[in-house]
Amino acid sequence: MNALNITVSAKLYSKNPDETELGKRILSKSIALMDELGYEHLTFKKVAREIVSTESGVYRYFQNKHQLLTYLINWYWGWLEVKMAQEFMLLNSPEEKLKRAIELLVLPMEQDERIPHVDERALQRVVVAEYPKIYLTKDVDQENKEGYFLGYKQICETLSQLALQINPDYPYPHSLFATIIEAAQSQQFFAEHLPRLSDSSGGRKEIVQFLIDMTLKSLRK
Amino acid sequence: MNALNITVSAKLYSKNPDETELGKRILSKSIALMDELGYEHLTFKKVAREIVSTESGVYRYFQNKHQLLTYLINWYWGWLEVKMAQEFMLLNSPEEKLKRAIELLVLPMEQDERIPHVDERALQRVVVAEYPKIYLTKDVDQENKEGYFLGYKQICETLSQLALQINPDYPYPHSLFATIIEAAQSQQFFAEHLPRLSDSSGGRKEIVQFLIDMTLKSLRK
DNA sequence: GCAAAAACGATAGTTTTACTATTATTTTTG
DNA sequence: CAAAAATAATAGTAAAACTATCGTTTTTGC
Repeated sequence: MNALNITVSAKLYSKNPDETELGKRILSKSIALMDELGYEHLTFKKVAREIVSTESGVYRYFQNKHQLLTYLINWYWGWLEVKMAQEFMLLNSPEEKLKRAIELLVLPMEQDERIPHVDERALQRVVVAEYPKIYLTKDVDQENKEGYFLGYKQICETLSQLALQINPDYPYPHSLFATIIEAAQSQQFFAEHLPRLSDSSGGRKEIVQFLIDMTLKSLRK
Repeated sequence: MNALNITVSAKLYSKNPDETELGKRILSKSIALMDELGYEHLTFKKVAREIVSTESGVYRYFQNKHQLLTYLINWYWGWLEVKMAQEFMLLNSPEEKLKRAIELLVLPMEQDERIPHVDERALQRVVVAEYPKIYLTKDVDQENKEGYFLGYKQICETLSQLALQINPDYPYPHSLFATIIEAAQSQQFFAEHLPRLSDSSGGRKEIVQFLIDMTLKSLRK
């Protein structure tokens, strides 16, 4: 009745964390710690303390901190994809669907009770604060081959297809949604920390309006 | 006759690197090393070896690696700002200026012979590969107060003012250009490493076209 | 031209991080 | 219930990111 499972590429863990109690504790506590300390200050030792286990316990699930972050971010994209699919069923026009997708990207979400070990709001904050770090490395090509970025690419593809329903001749659908998805994150960050790089005074609705405006205008002929 | 000086906030170094030979060697070699190894794998020890000096020599100029990267990226924005100002003098309409600005953001630039210790093309690659790392930290608010991001904010402001000349009623000029500047970097990265997140097949001209299209359409009424 | 100051080079040492390895104990499962 | 798997506990290593000290060279202000 409550089996909602987000699938993440098996290359993103040594042992699947959502199949065991310890694994779920690792996910739950790393999200909280990453949110609190940031990626740079998170260590497996600190995670181990939180889950009341040991460093080697964490290493059994994830090879390193970078893989853990990549897992979490892919989980988030997978979860958003599910959310979008659900909501799209209630909507008719591709335009409405795009608008709703942008809202889902930016607006704070409610806790999904079916997945008690993941705090989606904290995870969203982690994504906003850390997302480019998973691909801005010298290993990006190798990791790309291993499926480290499938979640991002998948959601970009879904939205591109919607865009082409509005304007089949638009030549830059992937660039557009890679840009919109990135801006959805960075504008949240800027509104809070570097307000001169945004016109939002902290309200996420203004960011949504900006992104919808940019998207729909770009798709005009 | 050839004094072109890019000013960077004094908070971004302990001792001004472009006032001494050793300082210039640090800049020159860190750009090359950062380009080659990436931020994560660069160490002051490696820089010291390259400049034929010692670790403490580097520490005398920069407190740490993060400050060094921030310096380099601010230097780049300052330099671009100068370039833009030069080129804008030859152009009349704000539209032409915006187009040229986007070209400068994306197209490879030629080496500036007046500044032999900075390889601008390598620096541009460093910016593309590393730029969000300077603000995606837990210290962002403190560092923002100290002027760590002035270069980025300045260029965003300049372009926003141009945009308002085209459409004085456009409500999101800062968000727009923060997004365009970010997309200018990330689309270069995606075109090379994650092509499903771009519609460019590696050519930078296509990225320029995409960004100009997005900008001008956004500014329509 | 020289004394004081600043910069530089050389070396050593500390703390923390990011792992790796080993082994004993507990839990799971066929 | 025996074998296998998972976990806990502990120890240890290599490198990174500094910090400190000190003698030597270079610069500079008078």
